[in-house]
Amino acid sequence: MARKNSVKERILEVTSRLFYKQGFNSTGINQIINEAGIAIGSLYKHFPSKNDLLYCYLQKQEEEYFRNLDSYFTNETLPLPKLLKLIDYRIEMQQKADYSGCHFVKINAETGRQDKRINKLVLEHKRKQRSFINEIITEISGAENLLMEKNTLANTIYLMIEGAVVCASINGNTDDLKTVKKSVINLF
Amino acid sequence: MARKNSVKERILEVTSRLFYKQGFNSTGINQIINEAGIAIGSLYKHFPSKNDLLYCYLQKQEEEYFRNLDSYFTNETLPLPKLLKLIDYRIEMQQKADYSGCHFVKINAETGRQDKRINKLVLEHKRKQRSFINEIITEISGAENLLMEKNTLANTIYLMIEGAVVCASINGNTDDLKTVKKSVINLF
DNA sequence: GTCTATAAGGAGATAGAC
DNA sequence: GTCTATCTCCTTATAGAC
Repeated sequence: MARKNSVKERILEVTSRLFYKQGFNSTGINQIINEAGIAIGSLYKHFPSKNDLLYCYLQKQEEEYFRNLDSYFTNETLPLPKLLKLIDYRIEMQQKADYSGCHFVKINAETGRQDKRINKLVLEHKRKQRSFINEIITEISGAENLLMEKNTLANTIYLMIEGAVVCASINGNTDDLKTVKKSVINLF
Repeated sequence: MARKNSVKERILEVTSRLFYKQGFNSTGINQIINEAGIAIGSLYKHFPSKNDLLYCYLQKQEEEYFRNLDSYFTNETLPLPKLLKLIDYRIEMQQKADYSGCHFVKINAETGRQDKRINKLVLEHKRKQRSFINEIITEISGAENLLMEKNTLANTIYLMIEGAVVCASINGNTDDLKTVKKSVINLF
């Protein structure tokens, strides 16, 4: 029977939307199956527990984040334009309706470091984001003109973006991400 | 009857610890009254609902944050030492057992902008933190030597700290706050 | 895959006796 | 202030019929 979306995909889509919008603890199994239009038996067949659902949700976000980022980068080759493009990517994410910050930071705020399996996914996602910036900074030539060590510069930019995304989720606008763009330009 | 702590104070202390450690949604009324050693009637006499408890918890954190910050600042008069002292304050907070990030960011991650009364407290706290840095930067003399506008510089430093605190809560260490110190020194 | 029934427990909140 | 009882509702999860 040909279908647009499999049951499993539908579950994950609805789960992603609800976990993100309402939080993990505030989202119930019943709401998920109602909005996905599936039976509770089907849900537990695909995901043995609500925690498994959380795990798969984060895996999905991880995969989507870097897939979309890749397709967002077209022809930039120089470090500064690359960095600005990365910030634009975050601005564009923020401008989507109902965007309210990084999925991983939100889950971390709710579940902390209690569940090691979840915490590992969060740590890995953040490590990758940081490496992405580090690699761009490494490509800078004429490092003798820089204000600080390359590693410090990369972390500085990473932390600014991280802070700006948190502020965006609190304030509901992209003002701080635009400040980061200005700041990064001044740092070069 | 002379007592060290009033019932209301005890409720708020236990609530603060549990909301922070476990999250708002994961903490039940019953756990609060058990750990505080009080009766459920007493709780609802002082706090008509769990949301009132959340509101008072954040008010308490707001008050404590700036009171402790004031007592942390002793004789610094120059902008750079002041900024480094501010970062040291955050490092010291992070080094406390079970510190896991900013109370307000955590609550924001859980409740979002749904409850306007709560969101207002979060916004106000963050506005104050930002103003604190802005005022320090304003005192800088010889602004013509700065890399960027004072306002951009202040926001840059604020965002770095915000990002480093989020990372501290994820990674469980103060490495990024120390990077911020290095970075701030380089910016002057 | 669907449906319904149900277990077993926890949630927030209220009322009344002492 | 204490205690216990209770209401109503929701939670995750399981089982079985179709």
